[in-house]
Amino acid sequence: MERKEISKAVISRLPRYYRYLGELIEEGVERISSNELSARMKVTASQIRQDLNNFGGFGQQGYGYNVKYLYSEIARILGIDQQHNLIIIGAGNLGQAIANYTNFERRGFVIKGMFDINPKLIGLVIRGIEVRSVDDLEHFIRENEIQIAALTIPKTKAPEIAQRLVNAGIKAIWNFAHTDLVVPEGVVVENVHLSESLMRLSYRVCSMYDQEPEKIK
Amino acid sequence: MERKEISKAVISRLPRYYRYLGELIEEGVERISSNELSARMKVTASQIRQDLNNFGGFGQQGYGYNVKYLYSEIARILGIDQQHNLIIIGAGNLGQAIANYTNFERRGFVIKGMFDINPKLIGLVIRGIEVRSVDDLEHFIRENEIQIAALTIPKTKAPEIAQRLVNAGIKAIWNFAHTDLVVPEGVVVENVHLSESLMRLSYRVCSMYDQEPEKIK
DNA sequence: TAGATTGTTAATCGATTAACAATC
DNA sequence: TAGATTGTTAATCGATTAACAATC
Repeated sequence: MERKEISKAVISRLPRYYRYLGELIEEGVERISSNELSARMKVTASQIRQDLNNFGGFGQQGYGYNVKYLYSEIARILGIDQQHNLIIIGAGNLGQAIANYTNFERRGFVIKGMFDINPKLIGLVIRGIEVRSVDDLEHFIRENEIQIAALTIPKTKAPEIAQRLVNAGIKAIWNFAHTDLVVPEGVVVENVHLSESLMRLSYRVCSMYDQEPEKIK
Repeated sequence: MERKEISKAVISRLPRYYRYLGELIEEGVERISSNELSARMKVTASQIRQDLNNFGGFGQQGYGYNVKYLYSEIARILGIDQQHNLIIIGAGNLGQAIANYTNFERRGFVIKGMFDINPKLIGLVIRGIEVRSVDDLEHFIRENEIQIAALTIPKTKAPEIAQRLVNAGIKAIWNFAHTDLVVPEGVVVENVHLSESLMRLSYRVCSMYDQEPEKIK
């Protein structure tokens, strides 16, 4: 696998391609051209071809792309053909929501355990996943070959836990805490900042009604 | 307010500026230069000045930016100085997580109600917010001047509910369902696709370990 | 073979960074 | 006034789109 300098913009589009290809498979579509896919996804055909060609030639001139093949290739590129062991730190509503989302498991993300500091939550079992004390964190990570930790705890606790995760050898943190984590090179942080998403939404609502009153019917 | 053609990239950075400015206020910092802020946020000072100047000159030569003033101006730009009435559709874990997150209310987002089709959940009260039947959706939106709907339901139900929301006059949908909603111009959709976020994380983990084994200690 | 559609190069567009005059 | 730092223009960089030769 010769992955070199693929831009962030390209990567962030891959999961969406993957989703549309999955839908096409469900519909029984065997092949698709960049033009047809472009019409469905509302992106340019040129972009689709450019994006895919970062990783190799998956299509065939005069034919288009084989849907199943492209689907499996994107899965491989994204690394979701492999199993990733995951833990959730913070067993509140958000942590439980993630634990209950079975689709992750279909993509190779296996939730091995949950952690909390609240004694009322420790011992709870959600979809077969036990909530443990954060005291057991390091031991559990090493014993179960955990690669990814979802961090669904308040921002005040996040930096300390992040440091412990890094020390225990975690490879990636899926960060839902409203703060920027500082981690060494080689550790991946993927942020999901819900409050920032909601503010962007707010901006777009307000700017629409400020700026272009004529556009609203 | 003369908002013209501000790029999406700029908008998506505003909430982060806002967060850092909030932290500076808490620390008692009164003024800050683009250079100091740049060091904290790990972005270029040039970008900070360019971004802010899209909305007007908030700084002062030789002085920098007044933290409190800039904070309040960004709040105004984002529209979080105003109240936004919000409902949550889908009272599962994710919907409850949002309902329980009190910080949204501090930013002007007031959760007026929750909706579900599950009879076991209807009638439940979460942080003072009642879960209602989806049958009451349209009536409730009109009676309570609801602008924003958070959609935390499975993707199969999402398009139908989105259509009802649009018909009822909603201005924005905060979409957590794993599908792209089709709405008329004038209605804002802000997507939070958790599974796509997790795939991006997966890519970054895999590419790091494929590509640059020498970088890992 | 003729038609279709990719892979890929070139052109355009937009966003980021650098530089510096304006000015507090 | 001198020093600092913005606001803004110009230069660079990167990403998207267009075009078309290669080829199935």
